[in-house]
Formats: sequence, structure tokens, C-alpha cells
Amino acid sequence: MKSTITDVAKLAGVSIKTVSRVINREDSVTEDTQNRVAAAVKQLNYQPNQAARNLKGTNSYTLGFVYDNPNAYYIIQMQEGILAECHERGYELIIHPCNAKQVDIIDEIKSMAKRSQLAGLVISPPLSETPEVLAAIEELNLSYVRIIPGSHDSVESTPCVFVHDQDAAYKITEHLIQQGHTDIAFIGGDKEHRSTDERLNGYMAALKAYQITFKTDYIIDGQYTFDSGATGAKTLLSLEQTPTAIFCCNDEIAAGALFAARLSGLQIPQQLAIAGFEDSPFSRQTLPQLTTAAQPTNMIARKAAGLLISHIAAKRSKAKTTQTTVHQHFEPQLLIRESTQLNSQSVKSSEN
Amino acid sequence: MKSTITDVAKLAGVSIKTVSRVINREDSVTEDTQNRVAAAVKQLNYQPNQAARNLKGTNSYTLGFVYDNPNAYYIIQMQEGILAECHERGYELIIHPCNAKQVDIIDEIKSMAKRSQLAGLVISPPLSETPEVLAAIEELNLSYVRIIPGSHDSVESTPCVFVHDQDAAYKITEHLIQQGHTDIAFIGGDKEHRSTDERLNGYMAALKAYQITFKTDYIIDGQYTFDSGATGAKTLLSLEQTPTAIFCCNDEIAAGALFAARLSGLQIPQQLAIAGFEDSPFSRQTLPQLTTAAQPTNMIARKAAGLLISHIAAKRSKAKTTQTTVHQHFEPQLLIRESTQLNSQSVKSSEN
DNA sequence: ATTAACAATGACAACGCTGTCAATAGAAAC
DNA sequence: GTTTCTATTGACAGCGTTGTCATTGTTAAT
Repeated sequence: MKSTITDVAKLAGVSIKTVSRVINREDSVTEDTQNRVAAAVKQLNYQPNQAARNLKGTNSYTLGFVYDNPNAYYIIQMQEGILAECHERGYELIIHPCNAKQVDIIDEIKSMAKRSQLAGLVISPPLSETPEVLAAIEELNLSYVRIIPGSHDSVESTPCVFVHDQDAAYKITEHLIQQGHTDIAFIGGDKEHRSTDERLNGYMAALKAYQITFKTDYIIDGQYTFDSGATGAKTLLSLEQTPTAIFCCNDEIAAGALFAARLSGLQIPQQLAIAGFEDSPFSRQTLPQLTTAAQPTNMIARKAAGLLISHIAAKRSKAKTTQTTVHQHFEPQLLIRESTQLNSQSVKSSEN
Repeated sequence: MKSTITDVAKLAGVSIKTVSRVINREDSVTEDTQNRVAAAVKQLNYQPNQAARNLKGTNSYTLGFVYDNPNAYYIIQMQEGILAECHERGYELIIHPCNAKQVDIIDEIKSMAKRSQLAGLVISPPLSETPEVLAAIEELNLSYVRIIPGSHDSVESTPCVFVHDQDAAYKITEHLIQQGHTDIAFIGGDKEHRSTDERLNGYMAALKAYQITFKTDYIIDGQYTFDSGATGAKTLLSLEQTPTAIFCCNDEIAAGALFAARLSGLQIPQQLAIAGFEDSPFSRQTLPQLTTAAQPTNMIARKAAGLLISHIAAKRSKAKTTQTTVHQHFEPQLLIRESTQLNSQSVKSSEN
């Protein structure tokens, strides 16, 4: 049932160390010996005991996923994507929710990495943008991959998945402009999230491209919450010159803005157009449904995990090849729905 | 930086074995000793090395969480609750999403349990209600705990957390009745989920208690989706005698029903009252906000993990004590909001 | 022929922890 | 006062693997 390296060694007529060498693809083993060992491994259906391998410290086959994000939908997509890749490549996954604002977060990550003997870390926003966290991980000499909004980064030496929020935000704003809007407001997410900047930049760029001068009144600081959207919209709707469209930094904000707008008795999109970002379930479950930008979160996560595993493998094989760090890029897709488009097809909720 | 059990032992002035005993909550350790060790652990920020613990083979300190549930919010709450307990008691967690309808799900669980050397499994609905899955786990001789809607079960020999959906559903229905409704409809969730039955039973019981004869027309089969709620409500609203209230099996259904009702131009709750179940974020992010039943999911999960870990520990210590399997009970709390109450306070979304 | 160099392999300790069993001390029983 | 019990603690081996270093056998260089 359970065979160990000793069994394999006996069957192959070599020492356990030689078996270990073959398993780990070390050089200086005769081809003949390799074959004998390989045959024995196969015959016994031998699988190295991960716990024992991890104990020695150098290698491990466990990834960690560190997140701090209130968006359950995003996290689930994320972790299922990572998990899929892990299983395919023979890795295990340990998840670790945490609070970025907590003081001892760095110690927490460190102790987690140590305890579970992690081979690498997948880090999602906003942790992936926090220099202190990255520095701590760097210090641990732990491989990691970041998922990060933007299209480039200062720490290029590390694998990274970029999500082009700015371009997508540009497209959403452009869409609003093409619908005839010029008074377009923006409700931002948390300041700490780079995505907020990225999306703001896209918004600004689109206004500039279409020669619309932006009003500072129209740019509202917020958080990635429903309540923040509601509050932001209320503020906007109490301005002397109210906007005719609002681009919200994510769907939750948009749902909140929608909520406030409807409380004020406004017709959406006739009197006010509202767009979100992220394509969370919220965006489909409002009335009207929200225009948004869809991120292929599951795929993004999968790619990230793949990059990380490859990076780890390269690192292990003594990296004689030039350490070309691979990056991956994704752009969210514009999804136009009723909250911004006047003459859209009628709602058919049962056909989604 | 990295402290081992030996460091702790030295600092506390005891043997490593005694530290091990304290860590694993074995009995026959003086309270005084326990305190000394605990202090040393804290001072050194000691974390047991999982690989070393698992190496011993007989025991493992890794739990698995198997789920098949489309509700991201529920799953996140769940896993964070389990994780919290795991960390407190020195366990690790491996998550495993899967699809109950998949043919090879049982093999999948088996191979997962073996590969990761799991000590036990936390199983959430609907998997926790599936006899084949339970049989497979039983066969693996693996400890497990189930979270399950209801108040008792056939397999009582195993730890179990019961969530009294029926009582909560009763209360919601009663609340609707007390608001003056007699034409109360019910939109169910997936047939495979026991929660659907439980909630239906609660609904029926309340009608009976208040001597309201139920109409079969008013009971709609559905799934736990937004679309199902929308479709169900449409069906109900096209009846000759339309209901004045709808009790939806969860918040997503309720959000869908609300969507459909508002599309039909109905005033909520004046012309139609709608209640949900679960207290998911959806319930707060609709207009009006939904009356619902709040489950302390995080706490439920935590208790479940605690029960499981205790069960594993008892099993290990040769169980000289009569194997009294502990059960835990939770009842969701009624949360009355605007979707069912006419004279409720005005909406203050920013103050949630 | 002798030596140096190197390639291939093995012996053995160690990783951090828990299980087993023995040792100790104090309490209870004789 | 001696013996027996029990509760608490510790010494030590060993889990399955890899790192270090020693050993063997072979080839090239003198």
C-alpha cells in the first residue's frame, strides 16, 4: 500500500540516496541506474512523502494564497483558479485571509510561510501593492507572484500578472461619452488600492481624449462598499450641476449609487447613467443591470499560479538559463448593460 | 527568528515532550506547567512545524474542507471560521471545491484525503446531506463533521452542527402573517438541498399554526439563484389571485423576486412583501432592503471545526471515555427590514 | 607504472516532532 | 513504615527524506 524510498532502493538494488537523486533529477547518475530506479518506482507506485520532503527544508510543494479583500466573489474565483493549477501541477494550496491594516500582518505572513513550509506565495491586491508586505516576503527568500492592476511595475524581477484596469476604465468612460454624456462623475474605491488610481487614470484619459474638462466636484473619494456608493451618489446628486453619468470604481459602489439614485426617484439610465467595474454578481442583480468591465478572475488566478510554479521550478534547477521572468497581461472586457444604454434590449432576466 | 519545540522547552524549563503535550492539549499536565509553556510559546512566537508533525504518520494535523456551493459569501464565511479554529488549535486547512453532480466526486475526495494525509473533513451542505459522499468518507475511516440544516439526524454517531432552518422559517412566515398577510407564497431552493425542505416545513407549520390553508399554486419549485427568484415571482404574479407576500428560500431568490416585482411596477412592501433567508450581502443591497434570517456562518463553521478537532483528539487518546459525540445547535435570527414592514424607519443606507 | 582527477555511489546524520516506555514524586492503602 | 498506586514528567527512538562527506572505481596525465 504505502511504499517508501527504502523499498524502492531495495528493489532497484541501490542506496536510498541514489533513489533520491533520481527522484529529484540530480545529475551524475548513470542512465542505467536511472532506468532501474524508475522501473522500481513505477512497480511500487511510489510517491514521495511530502511531509518528509518538506521537513528537510529546501523544497516544498505547497503554495500559499494570501488575501485581504472583502469581495467574497472575487476571492472564491481566485482560489478556485489557483487550486486548479496547483492540482494539475502536483501542488497543494494553503489559504490565508488576513487584514492588511493589522500591525503584525508581516509577522503573520512570515510565520505562516514558515509553519507550512511554503514553496511560494500568490498575492492578490491590495496586498500585492503593499511595499512592506513585498519586502517581508523578499526577506523570507520566498518565491511569489503578484496579481496587480496596471501594466508595468517597479519590481520587474518577479513574476507578475497585470490587469489593465486603466484601459478598461478608459473604455467604460468612452462608452459613456459616446452615449452623449459630458457630465460624468467618478466614485473611487479605497485609496490604498492601486486599482482606484488605475481606474481614475483611465477615466481622466478618456475625458482628455474627448476634450472634456473634468470638474473636481465630480471626483469623489470612496471605498469599495455599497454604502460608499450610496453616500457618494447622494453627494453628487446634491451638487448644483448634477452629473448625468457616474462611473463607479466597482460594482458594489455602483449598486450603492443606484440605490441612492432610485431613492431620489431618478430614472436609470434616462436621468442618470451608472457604470460599475468587475462584473460581480451584483452587477446582474440590480434593476437595471449594470454596465461593467468583466475580469476573467479565475483565469487570471490560474495563470498567476502557473507562473509561480514555473518560477519555482526554474529556481530549483539551479537556473543556468537566464532568469527570464515572465509576465502576463489581461484586459477586462467592456460589458454594456441597461444601466447606461437607453435603447437596450428589454430585460430578460431568466435568460442570463 | 525560527523557534523550535526545543527552544520553547528550554525557556519553559521542561522537556520537549511536555511542550508537545501542551500544544496538543493532552491531559495530565499541571496547570502550572501549562502556563509556563504557554508563556514560552508566546514569547518565542513559536509555531509547530506541520511537516514534522505529519511525518510521524499516525497523526496528521490537516483538515479538509469540501464544498460544493455557488454562494461565494457563504463559503468565504465558512472557510474563515474553520481557519480561525484550525489556527487556534494548531491545524492546517486544505480546501477542496467540487461538484456534487460530478460522477467521480467520491474518488476525488478519497484521493484528496490520502494525498494530503487529512486528519478529518468538514463537510457543508449540500454535500453533508449526500449519503454516497458520507458513505465514502466513512469507508476511508476518516473523522468528519457535518454542517446540516435540521435538528436531528439518522447518523447520530458522528459530530454534527445543526442549523435550525425550520424554526427560523417559521418565524419569518409568522412575521408575514402578523403583518396581516394570508396569501403568502413560497419560492423554494434546489430540491437536493435539505434546507429547501426545512424552510418549506417551517413555512407550512406557521400557516398551520395560524390556520391558514395553503394553496399549492403558491409553492414554487426553484433553485438558489437570482434568476429562479425572478422566474418564480413572475409565475406567482400571473396567477389569478396573486399573493401579497413571498417567502423566498434565500436572499438571492428574494433579490430575483424583487427584481421581477419591480419590473411589474409593484410597490414593495406596500403591494407585495418579500422575505429572504441567509442574510447575505444581497439582502442589504436591494431597494428596499430584505427581511431575512441571519445565520452566524462564521461561528457555525468555527464550532464545527472545533467539534471535529476534539473528536479527532478523543479518537487518538484511545477513547477510554464513552464516545459521547457532541452536537451543536444554531438558530438563525429573524432580521426585519423594509421589504416586509410597512411602517419601518426610513432607509439610511450610510448608517448600516 | 604511478598518480591525480573525476564520476558515480553509499553511509550516516539530521530535520522537528510525537509515541513508547520508564522514572519520579506524592498520595493512598496496608 | 512499607508497599502500591496514580499523576506528572522526561529520555529516547524513529517517521521518510535530503545534505554532507566518505568511498569506490575509472580514466587521464605524468
